[in-house]
Amino acid sequence: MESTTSIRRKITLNDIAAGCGVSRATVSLVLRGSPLVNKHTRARVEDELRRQGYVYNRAAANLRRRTSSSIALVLNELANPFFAEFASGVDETLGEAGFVTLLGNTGESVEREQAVLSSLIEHGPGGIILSPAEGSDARHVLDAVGAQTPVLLFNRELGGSLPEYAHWDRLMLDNQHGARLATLHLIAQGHRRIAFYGGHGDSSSCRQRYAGYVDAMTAAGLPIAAHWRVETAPTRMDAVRACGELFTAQPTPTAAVCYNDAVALGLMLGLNQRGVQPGKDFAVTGFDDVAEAAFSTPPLTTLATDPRARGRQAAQLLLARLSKPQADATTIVAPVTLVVRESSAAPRNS
Amino acid sequence: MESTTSIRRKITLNDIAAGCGVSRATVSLVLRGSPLVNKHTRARVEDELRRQGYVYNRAAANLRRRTSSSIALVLNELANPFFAEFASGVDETLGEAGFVTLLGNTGESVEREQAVLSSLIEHGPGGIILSPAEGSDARHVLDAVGAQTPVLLFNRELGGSLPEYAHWDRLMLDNQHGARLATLHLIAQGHRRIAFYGGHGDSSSCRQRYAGYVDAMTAAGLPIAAHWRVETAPTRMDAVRACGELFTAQPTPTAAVCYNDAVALGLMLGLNQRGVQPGKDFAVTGFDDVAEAAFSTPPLTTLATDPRARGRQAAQLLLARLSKPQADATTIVAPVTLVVRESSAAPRNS
DNA sequence: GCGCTTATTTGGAACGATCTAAATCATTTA
DNA sequence: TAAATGATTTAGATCGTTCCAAATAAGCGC
Repeated sequence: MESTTSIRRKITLNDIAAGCGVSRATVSLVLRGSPLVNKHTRARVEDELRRQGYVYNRAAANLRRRTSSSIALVLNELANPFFAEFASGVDETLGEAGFVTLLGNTGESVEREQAVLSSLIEHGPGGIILSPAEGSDARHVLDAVGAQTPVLLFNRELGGSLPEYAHWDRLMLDNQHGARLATLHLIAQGHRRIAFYGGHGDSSSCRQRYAGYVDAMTAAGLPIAAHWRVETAPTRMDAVRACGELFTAQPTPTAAVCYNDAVALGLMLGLNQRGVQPGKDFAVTGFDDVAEAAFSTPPLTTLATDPRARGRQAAQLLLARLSKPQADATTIVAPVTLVVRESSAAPRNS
Repeated sequence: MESTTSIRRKITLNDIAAGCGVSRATVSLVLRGSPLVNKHTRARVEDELRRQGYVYNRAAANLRRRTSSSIALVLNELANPFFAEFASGVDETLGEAGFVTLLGNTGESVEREQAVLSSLIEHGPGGIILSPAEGSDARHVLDAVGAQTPVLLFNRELGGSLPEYAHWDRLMLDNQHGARLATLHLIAQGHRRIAFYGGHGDSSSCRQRYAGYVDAMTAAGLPIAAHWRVETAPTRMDAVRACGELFTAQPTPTAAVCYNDAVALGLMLGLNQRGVQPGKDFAVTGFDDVAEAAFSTPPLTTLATDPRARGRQAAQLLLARLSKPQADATTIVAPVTLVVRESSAAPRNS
């Protein structure tokens, strides 16, 4: 089966110009829809563009214009549905604005984050949306991206502090308030011995959520036992494993505020394995409201964050920054709303 | 709070060259690690690179060299965990090979697919990994991407047929065989009246899975009632809604092979709502083995596809194509494996 | 038919890298 | 010491676009 397909050169402005007896500059004007060019010439050029199957070379244009038409999106865990939704929100808004998304996934590794950022920055993105890996700090990020490219931090703070760091925009979730809401809800349900389950202390979002929990407990005059704080990786798997730790000492809790939905779902599974019925014998709340939360057994009480909307918002914030590079840095704390389902019923003996 | 930060120009090869009294060409050689340049000059240049904080402009290099260092990844539904995992596999392998991923999400819309492809192609990706939207056809895709850029089709076939289309590589799942395995498993469990639940007839993967189901039923000499084929959108939500349709006529099925996990999870929910216990009164199988499948109640029998590994494989196939543009088109059908869990127990009365 | 204004078109230098072929420098060899 | 060899370095064109300033064409009043 022999193919006679010749390897066609790429069609450039010169080819079009030559093809319809006009200058390269004129074709360029047509492409950009300039009102300067004569209606008749425009038509001729447009025909020729179609005829030769021209495709615009945005890289060349960007080089000349010293602009960028891409934004880097660097996530600590793309495979997590929360971030997948976030990413699709980002891509949607960027696409509408004529930008393209450069994707980078770090898998919670600080080294990979550094490598990914250095690689992406060479492609000259107009800005970066970054959800940092656990333990990432400001100095590393700044070294990799330089001071020129605007950064929007999502979801987590960076460790360390630098003067430049203060100039970065942030979009955070209202972690502290959310955890407080969840805790207050459990208290209102009649619970008194409430644990805080899952997550790592070196993630800023986890610390904030824990703080919200402590706030609510303290305000209600409730004591907190040391073994009610169980740390796990923020995954379902590890949450299943660590379930027993809640019951190693007296007094045992009757409810737990969980770091996020993955952990909460894992905890419920672990409880089931121990013969404890979540939602009946033990109340559980999550954080994120992933799609699965509404469908688990029992359905999970959690804090809705609307990751897709956050993605759109992050993109908008960064685009705003691009159009006003000198504006003051903004920090937005997105509200979260409590969604009450059946996993957070009143305690048995009340 | 006044800032004295001056808007620094970007540092270029010329700046480095001037900064250490050497020519632009030499600096370029240093950057690319050429053995031609003298050890001593190399050191001087490298110091200067660091000192000025130089960052490589890959776009300019690509323009001159007529190469590309990016690959476009266009997905029909990024928010679906299956594709999110796939994407992270793709990104991982591309990153290792020094490529960057240009992301595009079409949300199952053919128009958006067209728009996304046209936009991405202007950034000059070296190739495209495409999981087509439902109802997308070869003509549209070809119009958008042209004949120059290699395409790797993942997961679905395109409608229509064109000579060029035959030259595209494909990575498909073994849908037909997978559905056959699931059906045979249910038959082996003692089921005789088995439905095929969910998905749309205009998706090629759905047609293939249905064919596998028919194969197995026919081979076993089992009849198929018309109302045992229920079409739904491939989402949990719609699967819940349509559940009743399985029971509108006699004889009612005792089991269902579902189009995918989302549909299967939805069906189980719908069954619960009708007082039918999935895994006890009614057997269900899924397809994909999303993370959730192992944790649902009951855990879901399904076909594991390892989306992350598929992502890596897709990236490898496309990279192979880039290095051998003239090689024959390859079609790979990735195997799927049956994972038996508790949702597919034997029928009650057997 | 001439100057004038307004519309349209255009050549050539950028943008920041790489490539080619040729220049320069350092060493040997005759 | 001159020519030859090999090791380094470099000037200048180039990739495909946009910008600028200047050229050309067209329309108009007198």
